[in-house]
Amino acid sequence: MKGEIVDSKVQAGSFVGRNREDVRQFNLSIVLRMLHFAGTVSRSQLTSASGLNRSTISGLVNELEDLGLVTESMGESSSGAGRPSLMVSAAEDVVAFSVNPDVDATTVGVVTLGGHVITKRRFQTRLQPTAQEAAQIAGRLINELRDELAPNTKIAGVGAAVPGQVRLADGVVRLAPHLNWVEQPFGAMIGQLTGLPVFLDNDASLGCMAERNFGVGRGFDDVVYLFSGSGGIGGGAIVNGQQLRGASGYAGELGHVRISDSTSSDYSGLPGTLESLVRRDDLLEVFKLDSATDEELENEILAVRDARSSQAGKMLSLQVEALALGLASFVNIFNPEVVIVAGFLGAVFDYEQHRFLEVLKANSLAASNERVIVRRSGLGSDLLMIGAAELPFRSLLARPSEFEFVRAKARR
Amino acid sequence: MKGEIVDSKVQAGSFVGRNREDVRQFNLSIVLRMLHFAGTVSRSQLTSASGLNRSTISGLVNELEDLGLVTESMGESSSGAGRPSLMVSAAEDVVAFSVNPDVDATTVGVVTLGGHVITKRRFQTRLQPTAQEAAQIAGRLINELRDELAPNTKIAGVGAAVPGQVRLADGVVRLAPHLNWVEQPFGAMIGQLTGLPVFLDNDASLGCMAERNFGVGRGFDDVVYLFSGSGGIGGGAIVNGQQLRGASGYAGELGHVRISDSTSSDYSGLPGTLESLVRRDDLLEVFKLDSATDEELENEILAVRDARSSQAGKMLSLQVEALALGLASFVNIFNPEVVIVAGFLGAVFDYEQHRFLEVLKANSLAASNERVIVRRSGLGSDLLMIGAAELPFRSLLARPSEFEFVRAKARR
DNA sequence: CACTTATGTTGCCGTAGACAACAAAGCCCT
DNA sequence: AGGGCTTTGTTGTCTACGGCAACATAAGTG
Repeated sequence: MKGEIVDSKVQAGSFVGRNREDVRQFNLSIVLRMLHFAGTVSRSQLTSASGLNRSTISGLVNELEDLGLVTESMGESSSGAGRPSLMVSAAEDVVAFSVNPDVDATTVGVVTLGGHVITKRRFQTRLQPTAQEAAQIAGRLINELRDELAPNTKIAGVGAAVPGQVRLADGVVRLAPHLNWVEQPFGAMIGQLTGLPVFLDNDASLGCMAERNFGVGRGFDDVVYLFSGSGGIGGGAIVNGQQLRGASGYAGELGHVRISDSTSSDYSGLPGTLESLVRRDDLLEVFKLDSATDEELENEILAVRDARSSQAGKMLSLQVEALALGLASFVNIFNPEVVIVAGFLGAVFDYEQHRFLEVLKANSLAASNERVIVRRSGLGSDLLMIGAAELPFRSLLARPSEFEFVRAKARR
Repeated sequence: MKGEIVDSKVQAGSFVGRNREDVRQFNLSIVLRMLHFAGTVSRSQLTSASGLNRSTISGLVNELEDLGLVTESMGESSSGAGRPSLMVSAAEDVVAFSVNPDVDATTVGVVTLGGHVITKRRFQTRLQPTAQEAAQIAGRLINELRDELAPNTKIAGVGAAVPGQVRLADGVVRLAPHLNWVEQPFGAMIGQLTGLPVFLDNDASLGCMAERNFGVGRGFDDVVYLFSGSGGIGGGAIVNGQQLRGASGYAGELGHVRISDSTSSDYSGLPGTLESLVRRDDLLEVFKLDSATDEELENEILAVRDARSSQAGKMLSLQVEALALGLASFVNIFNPEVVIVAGFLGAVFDYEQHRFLEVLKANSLAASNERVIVRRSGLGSDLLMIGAAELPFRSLLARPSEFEFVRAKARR
């Protein structure tokens, strides 16, 4: 049996060997991944980036073209002498569906292999949906959008970004506190309604990956990501170029890291954590707002900065400090190249950038903080769509020629 | 140029292709790694664990034998019917030197590819050595031990476990607080004195890897490790089966993670951190000791537990709580399968295991803490020797047939 | 309009893993 | 003791795929 572990001592790591077939799949994957991340790359660029031979790249691209994953075109060229290189692009008729259930709405998107969000449909709900309700909404939207796709469009699957803890082993939502979901097989529900393969992961973790692959974290192999939504603070990290997932998939809960002796609890009941000290609700309260988009909240925050309102200013200063203290710990732990703040945390960071960076510096080791960059999230509202779509695409990218697509129905 | 990144958009991850040669090296590496971790494995076990064909394993083992990395023998067999399988072992005449400079002594060891520490030599110093002094001690010991090796013994190189921050890019010790080293090219110094390739890394990080590969963390892909020496608390982590290193190599500074508003500082001047609250010196003080080995300290601690001495007991309870709070954060961040405590932390953990686990549970998310195991370190004093030797072995294991050994001098 | 340069294409080669057939070496049962 | 049975090592053949070199192609260059 392939990969069976016989001796209990031979456990650390994987000891599965490789063969020719693996090489082929890997090289196909390399090429397709470059196209996935960059959209369009010339064949000569593929050659020099991969280190493979021209003829090998030619063969790989041809196979990917036969698989319908890639299109070739004569680039309008120009750059320098020599025969112009053919431009290779990720096929635009390979798509994945993204799903993002949240307290006030469930959103479904269609994302191409080239990384473009071509449709996004949001279905508002008055109350937080149950898993069944959210799955039904998602299933309906997916089936609608699917019928609108060009005939024969290749569908890689469905990825869902869930604001909660997703168990890696079986894709069940173990706990989504503010949706009030416990042990909900959300993925299986959507799978049943759509007949598509469904993948789940935590929203912040996917946001992190999206920023790293397509946003302000592009090109970095060590990233810390902090994201605040309506339901508290989530986090994610890229370690050695790989998503931090943990043994069961629950890793990256950076909002629940303790930074203070304060007894105020966060949404999961833990005291003194980052999430307990940097609360969106606290800001809404000082601004006397019932609800607000992140943009509205940011405008309020920046107004305070200019006006120096004492009440709100004090709250914001506390949050700046708490955020910086938390990130200081993460800098010590991960020694990242870049720290990305998303959601209203970006506005909090901008409120007092200078002091923020001072506190961060004073509470982390010089070696680790001296080169770290703090950035605000760049992908905006498409973030989770792109992140979630990475899940089905990831399994396509792993073994391109063995992947089995589902086709969009031909339009009637 | 192989692996050159052409397009700035094609940055995330590596896009280097593979060829036949890579497959061969990888499979050789697979086999050798199994032997490295397990010492001796039968050929049939190699076959089933790797998923490769019998004949392929045969060829790989033969090549490794020709390279002198492996020995084959008729196992005394027994298990079941069928022709008995040949036993393959890591060659015992392939060794690496380990170096561990510390405040009171510099230790050098000889470790075989099979993971055995065959010699260990400790040179005590009255004061903390400068980097030059420590390098000279290490160089002398290495050259001595080298002359004592059997002629033609193959030397993979030198690995050093340094109690401080080691810059990944050039192997320079950026800061070792309690050795008082700043920007010391410790590796290059030893290299000059011995003519051997030298690799450096942080001691706790190497301890973590050693426990994971050979100790109580064996078989786990997500490990958190906390180690306390005379110079404070260091940490390490295994994420996805890989060592956590960070962008510059400074990751894993788990002792400097903030858990409290306390203003007491740690050895790096950061307030409220785990290291500032769990101090060996504080324990020595309440026990009225000038110095003590970890064993002596543990005996004192266990005596207190039985006698319920109030003064020391209070201190220990505080430390138990702080340690548990810190680990709770790490559990939330990493969702590890196992947490390993080493040094006197093991004794602190054992002092009040029950309360420790309660605090840990109360301050971490249920999803992440429900399956986590806390273990005491198992490798004892050989820990750092084994960990440091992994560094040169790692580069041998990466491309076995291309590695260039240095030979031990023939004995005169 | 030749010359240079860079790239795509094609055919050939070498190699390493898979596979199958056979040999070898131990159990197990009568 | 000896003949299955079972598992493993060995050997020769096959195949697929990346490297390579020669040639074709399509620009730029003077």
